[in-house]
Amino acid sequence: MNAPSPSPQALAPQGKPCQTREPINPIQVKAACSTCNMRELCMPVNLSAGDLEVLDELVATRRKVKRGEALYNSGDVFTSLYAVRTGFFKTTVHAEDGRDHVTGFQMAGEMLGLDGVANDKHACDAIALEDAEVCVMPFERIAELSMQVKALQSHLHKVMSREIVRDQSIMMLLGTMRAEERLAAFVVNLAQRLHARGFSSTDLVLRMTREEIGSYLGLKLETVSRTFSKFVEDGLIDVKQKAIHIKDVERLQKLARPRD
Amino acid sequence: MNAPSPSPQALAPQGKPCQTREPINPIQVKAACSTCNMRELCMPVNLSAGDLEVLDELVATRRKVKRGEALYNSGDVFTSLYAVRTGFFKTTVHAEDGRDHVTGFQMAGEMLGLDGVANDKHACDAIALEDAEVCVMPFERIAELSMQVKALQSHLHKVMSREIVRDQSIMMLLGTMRAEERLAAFVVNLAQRLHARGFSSTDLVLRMTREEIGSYLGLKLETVSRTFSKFVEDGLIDVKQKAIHIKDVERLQKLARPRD
DNA sequence: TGCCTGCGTTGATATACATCAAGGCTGGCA
DNA sequence: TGCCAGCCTTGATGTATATCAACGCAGGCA
Repeated sequence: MNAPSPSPQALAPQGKPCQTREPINPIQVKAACSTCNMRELCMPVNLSAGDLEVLDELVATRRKVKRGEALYNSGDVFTSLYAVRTGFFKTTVHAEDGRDHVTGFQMAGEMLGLDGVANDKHACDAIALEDAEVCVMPFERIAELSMQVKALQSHLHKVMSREIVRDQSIMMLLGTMRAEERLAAFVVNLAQRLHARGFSSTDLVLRMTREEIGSYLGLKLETVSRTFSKFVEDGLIDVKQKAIHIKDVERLQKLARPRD
Repeated sequence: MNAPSPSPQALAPQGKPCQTREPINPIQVKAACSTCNMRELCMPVNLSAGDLEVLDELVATRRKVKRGEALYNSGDVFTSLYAVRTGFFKTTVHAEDGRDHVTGFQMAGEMLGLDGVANDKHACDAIALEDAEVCVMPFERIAELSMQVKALQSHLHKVMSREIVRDQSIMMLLGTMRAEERLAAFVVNLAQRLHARGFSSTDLVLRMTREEIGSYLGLKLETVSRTFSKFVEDGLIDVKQKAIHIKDVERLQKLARPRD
């Protein structure tokens, strides 16, 4: 199995000037999901015009989150799912002793907040790694609409299941792969997801530090750094600070899916 | 954060003599969810009598799975979720190169199959570690009913989200904890879940091998064995093959949630 | 402009865990 | 009853990664 597969995609991106349920920074916007250019990333496909109109009700507001700020913290009351419109997030879980662990990175079109459904409280922090904007989708509204619109119900189920499948492949990565394999899988996965969003598939800019990568991959930052250096020596990639250029996709992918 | 938290609970256990959609070993049964003694483990609470009756439609059949056999395999077409009635399962994901990895152990009242929703194909194997019986719940039927019964919809969402939260804590375990901490967390978690099912909280019988434990925890079987031995030396537990007796719950829990 | 701070790199060393290997239980089956 | 195979334990050794430490670079701010 490959390492981190693409994160689950969001339910609906763009917002509409509905009421304001969100406490912080509620931004009133004009655009509706039906006209959003990220729609194919986060909405069910093949919706009827009628359904589509209904779904414009999904997004209550948009919300801006500055770099370093939390969209939500562990323990916060859960009210909404969030679709990333712009920017980049990490999610982290915490041990009682203070150690924490990065469980994922989310980019445009991906969803945040699913962890909160279980206990009506968020189970992790979602922190913006750069200035970001999200669509706020009150979960109660999603639940109501998905009792009416079958396609939405199905989409929600798939988004949640995809997250479960993604988590399983991360467990496999953490449980069985070596440092080089993990980092290769990480880079390949990031490149794929960025490519799906219209960016270069060979050049990417990391939004996170070596330490955050290490936490995500179960490695120390020094190991991440050394492994990047080794990839450079081996001619797999070029690294210039946060900028990565992939020189040999094939070998990198092979590393990420060892011995196949 | 603590290590593996209790697995998500199933949607509905016991079955009813409805039609037979399952290919293998369809067992016709009398009992309905409404009278099942595991109901509180896997059904929404506070259902009206009417709702409860509707929910008896959930379970199409029961199915017996012999020790060592698969309830489903990776790649199989997804049709149903399964609630474990009796017995014990493991789920495993596979790398292309043949390495595999245990992603979880499921006991009575817990749910299997959520991984299949994403792509209408199962993403892992579910293997019985002892003779087992499951309730078969066709997912299409769950989806239909959850458009009518709010409590069921909500319960399904929570079950899926709980699985996501559980996976996050396993990631943290695999990413940040040492061998002793992992194994302690594993034992404590198993004991808790068994206790919730009416078994002793201090005596348990492992249904899986050291190798399977190791795979789950990202360790080699020798390490699992040595770590058990160390726990015995330290007076934390007694081990007699698969039988574990917990002598010092408190210290074991402390190990599982280090430095708090 | 220049300083400071956070981040990244690299080297030396330590260590937790893996690997290799041998032998001992235990339970199923002839 | 006795044998065999799978599972488990334990020891000796190897190695990937962590840890400790020093230094360099780049960006933000005075």
